[in-house]
Amino acid sequence: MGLPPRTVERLIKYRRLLESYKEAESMFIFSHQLAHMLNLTPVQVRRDLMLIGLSGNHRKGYKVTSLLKLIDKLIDHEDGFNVAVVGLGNLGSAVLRFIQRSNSQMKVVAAFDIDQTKINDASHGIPCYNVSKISYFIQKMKIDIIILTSSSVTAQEVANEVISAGVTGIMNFTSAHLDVPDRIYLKNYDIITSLEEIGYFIKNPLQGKS
Amino acid sequence: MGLPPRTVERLIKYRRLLESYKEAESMFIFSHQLAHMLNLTPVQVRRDLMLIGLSGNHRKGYKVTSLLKLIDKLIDHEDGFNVAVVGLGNLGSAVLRFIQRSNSQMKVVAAFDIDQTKINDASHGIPCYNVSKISYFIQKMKIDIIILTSSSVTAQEVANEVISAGVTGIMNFTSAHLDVPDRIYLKNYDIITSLEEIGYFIKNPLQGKS
DNA sequence: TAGATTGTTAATCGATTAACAATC
DNA sequence: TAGATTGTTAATCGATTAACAATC
Repeated sequence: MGLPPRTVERLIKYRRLLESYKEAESMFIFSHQLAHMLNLTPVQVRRDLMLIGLSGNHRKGYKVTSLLKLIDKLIDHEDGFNVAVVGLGNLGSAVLRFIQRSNSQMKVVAAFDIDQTKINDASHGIPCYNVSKISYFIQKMKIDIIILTSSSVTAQEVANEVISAGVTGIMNFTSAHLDVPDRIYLKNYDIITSLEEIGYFIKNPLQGKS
Repeated sequence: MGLPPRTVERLIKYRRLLESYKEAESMFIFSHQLAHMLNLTPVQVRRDLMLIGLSGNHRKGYKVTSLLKLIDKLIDHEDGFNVAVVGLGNLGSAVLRFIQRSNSQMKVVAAFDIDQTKINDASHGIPCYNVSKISYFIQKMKIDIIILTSSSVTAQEVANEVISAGVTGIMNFTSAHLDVPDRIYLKNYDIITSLEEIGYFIKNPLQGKS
């Protein structure tokens, strides 16, 4: 279909919000209600819903269950997504646990590290393999998305390897700039860079948001 | 001065990259070299440098030390930024350690939690206070930026409190949508939402990047 | 001078917002 | 019908890119 990235972002937010309201709230919702809850404009909401082909009722607004069903169909994958974490340090293992606790379609199926003590660590309920065997396990376990929390030094190397093994989605927590082909979806998630950005904008207010 | 957000992002990347090259590389760098290393276009680089008022040499390019000095002046705060983490769970404590290990201007000066066992935990080398006293400590310790890794349920409440205590920068790791005044710089860093976004784009390729 | 680069304006592109017709 | 809402096109805004003059 080809939805704009910002629309995809918002659809995910609509879903998260409405899932918790699903039972309690009325079955229908107006664009301005949804907009108000997420600090958006009603037009933005209507445009997004138009783009995914959902039509509302002029009297009652949009049917919540139809909206949720449609978003699920667009965003979710039938068998969920298989995720692996590379680098089982503090951050890697925290992110791993965080995903496991969430009730999303994201399944962490493996971790990788170079440290032998971590490789034997099964405390997360999933196996941790030696990163040298990453290509093999990506194919065997049909891993879709890699979360990089390894050292910045090896990040590009790991990225190259997982890409040639078939991974097309990477979430990069390292501060390394990764050079990847266009077809790969790369999300940079560098905490320090983001904090420095916040630093600039609190020093020089009146500017853009996240 | 008022730099565009994207320019600020890139300036931070230029700095990170050049800091490691500072000694080894020649003192001057061409826009196309910098661009190539970060998958940007030379024009983008030149435009950014123009915006910060750095002029280059037609023969040699830009002087690396001048560039770094200028970026430092724009991005850094004279005394660094004081950061506090709210919620010392796995994620909070991992993020805390991650920042401590980085060599940035960001100083984590305190943590906050509701759990009494964590409040006594000094294993991070910084005090952890009861979140009920957060306003007091924000003012006392001159905290500039709050990192929210607490439960989504209390996130808005905590945000309101830290904002009225004077904080103007928030990095939100929770999945809660936060409603904050315009003058507050809010960076949403919700891992699950981002993974779901990656999921959509690897299912439907040919689209936007991070 | 010829060639490579910087510096900057104009055109383009994507996303948001304004405006408003259509509908219940 | 009057009023509120949806649906959609046109205008605007911010950021990138194309184009090119100026310079060493």
